[in-house]
Amino acid sequence: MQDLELNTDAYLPLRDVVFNTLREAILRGDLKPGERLMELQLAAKLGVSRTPIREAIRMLQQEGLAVTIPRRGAEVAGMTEKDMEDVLQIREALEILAVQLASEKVTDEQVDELAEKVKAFEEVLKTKDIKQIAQADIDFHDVIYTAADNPKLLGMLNNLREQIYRYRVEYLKDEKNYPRLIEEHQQILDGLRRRDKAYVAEMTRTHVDNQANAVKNIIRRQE
Amino acid sequence: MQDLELNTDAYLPLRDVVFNTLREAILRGDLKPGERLMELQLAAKLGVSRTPIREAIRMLQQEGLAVTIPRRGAEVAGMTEKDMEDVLQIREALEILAVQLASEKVTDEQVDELAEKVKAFEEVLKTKDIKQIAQADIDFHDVIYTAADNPKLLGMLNNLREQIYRYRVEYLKDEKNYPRLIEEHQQILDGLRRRDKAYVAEMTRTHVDNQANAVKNIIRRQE
DNA sequence: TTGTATTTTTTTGTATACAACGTTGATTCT
DNA sequence: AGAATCAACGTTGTATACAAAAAAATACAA
Repeated sequence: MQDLELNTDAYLPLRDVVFNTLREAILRGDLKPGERLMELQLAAKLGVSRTPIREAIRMLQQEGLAVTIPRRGAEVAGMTEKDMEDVLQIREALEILAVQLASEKVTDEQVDELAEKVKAFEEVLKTKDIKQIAQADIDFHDVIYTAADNPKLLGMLNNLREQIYRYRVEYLKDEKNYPRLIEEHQQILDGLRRRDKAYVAEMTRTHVDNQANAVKNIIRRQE
Repeated sequence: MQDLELNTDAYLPLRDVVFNTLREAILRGDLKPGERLMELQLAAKLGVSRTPIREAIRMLQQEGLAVTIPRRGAEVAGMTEKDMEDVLQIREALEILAVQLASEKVTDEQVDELAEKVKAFEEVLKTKDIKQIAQADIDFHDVIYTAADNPKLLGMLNNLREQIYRYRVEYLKDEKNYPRLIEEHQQILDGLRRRDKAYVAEMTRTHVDNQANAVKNIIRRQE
């Protein structure tokens, strides 16, 4: 772990600031799986008392980003290949649900917005800036989630995305995936424009499957 | 709210004891949607300090059972019909995923176990003890979740079940649903015995759909 | 009476104190 | 040397104290 820094902009209870800070640090990889989250240490580093730290840890724990053992404290949750497979299976089911719902409810404006995101994604691929690419991909999918009009589902998909984030970044580094990614996005967009539920479901399945396989390969290579 | 009582068996941090206690109280309906969760009051009632209460509230909040507004405190989360629809859609997708996975991985022993649960469910329906009936239904589905061999999915389905629990109990009170429930359980069992993935998926869809419609009716009536 | 300022009270947010537990490493005994 | 024991330290668990904000009650003026 290195320099954590509090992001003290608007008024938020410190527990939320700490929660966000730690979550980002975990996703970014600054805090590695298995690394202990010691209250006093974190409190000193972030310049707050143990109380907000403890509450943030309880939230991270419920979010699946940390595990705590009573009387021993919390550590960053790790992920085995099996864990990741499990998450990816769930994500596939929910992504398909989201796109199906979207195909029923999407407005013309949202279709246009999605078209923009597809284009923006294509553009940003050229920059080879992984952070930006990942964000553009998130933006694309967020339009779909929003169109699905199910906030609870949106929350769950965001949570699942978090769990995968670290590995998915690796996937997005591999340029040979780019043409396929672009095509898949385009197909999903076309399907939504036609409100073709079965088609978008199938395209999304392929899209997520490809990612899932790549992520699994990456994990296997890391072990 | 009435008599909350701490369930102080094995060693668990107080935050977990409080968390369980409050969760049960919310699900049982002792704590009603919108009811404020005041730290001092709860601390006094449960005989602990504010610290474990606060941590438990953070957990409930991440679990979706409570909502907290900064500087105003937490209250029991309510559910509109739309919220419930959203949850039920997700649950359907995940139940189907679970039963499909189960159809791939279920062992003969688990099929036998499931057969037992079907029988037990049938038996317990005669007692008209709602608590027992609900538990027997949970037991049935838990065998499937376990066979699906995806702990993360199990956790999510349990959480969704929690959110629905209060209303589902009403559904289980209506005796005219019993014959259909028995038949649906039987069909899912048969499908799993044959490892017929498409069939169990379809039966589960029907099963969950029926419940979903009933629950939605109950909510509509409550409003 | 009504509306507004002011104060009082209640409640949350944060820090800190102290106790209990676990771990580690030294020390003693075999 | 190796195992067992114990002491010292570090860490978490829990309670409490104090500050700050919000809500409620009160007083006062129109």
